[in-house]
Amino acid sequence: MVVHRTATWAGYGPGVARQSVPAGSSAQIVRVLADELADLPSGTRVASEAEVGRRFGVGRAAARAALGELERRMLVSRIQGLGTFTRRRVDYLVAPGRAPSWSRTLREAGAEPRTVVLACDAVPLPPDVAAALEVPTGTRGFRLVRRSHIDEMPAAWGVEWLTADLVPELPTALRLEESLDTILRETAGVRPERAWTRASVEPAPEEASDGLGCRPGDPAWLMASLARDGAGGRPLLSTERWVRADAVRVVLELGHGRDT
Amino acid sequence: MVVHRTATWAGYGPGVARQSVPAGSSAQIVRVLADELADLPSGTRVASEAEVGRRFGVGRAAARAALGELERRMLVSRIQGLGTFTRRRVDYLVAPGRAPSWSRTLREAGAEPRTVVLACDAVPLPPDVAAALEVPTGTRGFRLVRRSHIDEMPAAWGVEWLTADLVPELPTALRLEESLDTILRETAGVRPERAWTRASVEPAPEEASDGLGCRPGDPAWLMASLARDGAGGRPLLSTERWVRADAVRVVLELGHGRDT
DNA sequence: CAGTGGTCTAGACCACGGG
DNA sequence: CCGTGGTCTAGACCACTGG
Repeated sequence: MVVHRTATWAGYGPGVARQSVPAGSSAQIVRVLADELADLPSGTRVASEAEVGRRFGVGRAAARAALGELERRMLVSRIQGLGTFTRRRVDYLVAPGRAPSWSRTLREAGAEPRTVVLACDAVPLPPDVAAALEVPTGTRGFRLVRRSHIDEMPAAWGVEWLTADLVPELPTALRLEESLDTILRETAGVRPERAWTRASVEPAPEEASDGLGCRPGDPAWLMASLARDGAGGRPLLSTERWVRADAVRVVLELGHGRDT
Repeated sequence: MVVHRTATWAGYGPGVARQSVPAGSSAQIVRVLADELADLPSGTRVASEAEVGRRFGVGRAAARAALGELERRMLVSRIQGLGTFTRRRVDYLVAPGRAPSWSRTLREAGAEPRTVVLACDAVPLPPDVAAALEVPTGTRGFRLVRRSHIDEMPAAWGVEWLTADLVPELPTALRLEESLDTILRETAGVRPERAWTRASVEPAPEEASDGLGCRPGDPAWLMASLARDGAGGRPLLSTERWVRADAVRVVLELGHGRDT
């Protein structure tokens, strides 16, 4: 058995500070509450700051720090005037072969999706979008702004673009059917498939945090994607969406032995 | 021009609380400091809590809240006993065609990578690893624990597995060459390529936050991946690494017109 | 209205790092 | 030693929610 350890181990490597674990009482409280929360169903009310303070014999600041830490770990949501509630994160797997439908993906995960149309404007497509959709700049299309909810909580928000010829009566269609995927399949007679997706995590800018109903700076996924008709067919839909990291556990998968 | 707005817009959709933007003075301070920080080079010292308090005429709590918010937005790092410093995030693009080498990717981004070996043990491969590497359970291999730094700050930590026959003298080789990719190419004569990768963001568990030198619960990428020799050749390396989200802006790209 | 979380002050002690 | 950030108390006011 060979063991090899570098000399820099003790001091945590080259010139790096060892961040001390908070040893205060709130760290203990976090542990206790996190354990208790683990078993509760989503949406369950959690003790308030005052209750936590009384129970553990600490002031409000310490109780508040503990609950804030639970929120940072995405175990609870805190709503002013209402209280603190357990929260679950829904898994959202993004992989080359998977269908790009939000509602279907979430329903498979056992959640209740719901999408609200904030705007649906017929406009000439701007250059970057037109290029992605492979049509001339200025082609008429729809600019769609929607917010999606999971269990009635906002989870995603963003802009989607598609050419107008696909579904000329899109605003009407959206009144009858929430799923854009379904509308495209049944009205436009196409089969949307994920062509490419680009994803990362960023602190939500104000624009996004407004749409997501969260605070600016909260971690959120920024996902851009393009859907095509069938395998490599014409581009159908260009999307740029923000997804709350505390609502959805996005998992991205590249390759599967299939890629280079 | 068609405009369509849902009736639920005003109240923020179905039963959803509008989270108020913190209107206090610390929000103003955050804006001012964030603007000033934007131009500074990475590692620059930022005003301390006391200085911020004096400058803006607020108590320490408000000043501290502002600096804490900047840290949450990954604009600064705060180190006890040292101070608050600007920090940059290095871009790390993960895409089907890209090479899986950490050091090369970071050098291309203009950063100075450095990897420290924490452990390099010759062990029989456990079942799950053996299955991924497509060898019988118990095949002799190396269990490698390493931490990678960017500009001397810990950024990634995790376990890597490979069969022992590839580089029998791995501990020695690692003393001479940091890059596992280079060792595999030059000593084992193989061409490691990314076969698949799975990535998500999680609050770092204690195990990971210890290795990353951050606090438990800080957002971190969990990336598992398998490298193969050439295009679809034999499996070489199975990896599970944690990457600090405040150090690396991981961007994942699926497809490119090439996928289904 | 009472209860919740969001913000803030003033003051304190501690752990840590550097001179 | 001093200055840094990390934690905590006690108390205050505010914004928001529900009944």
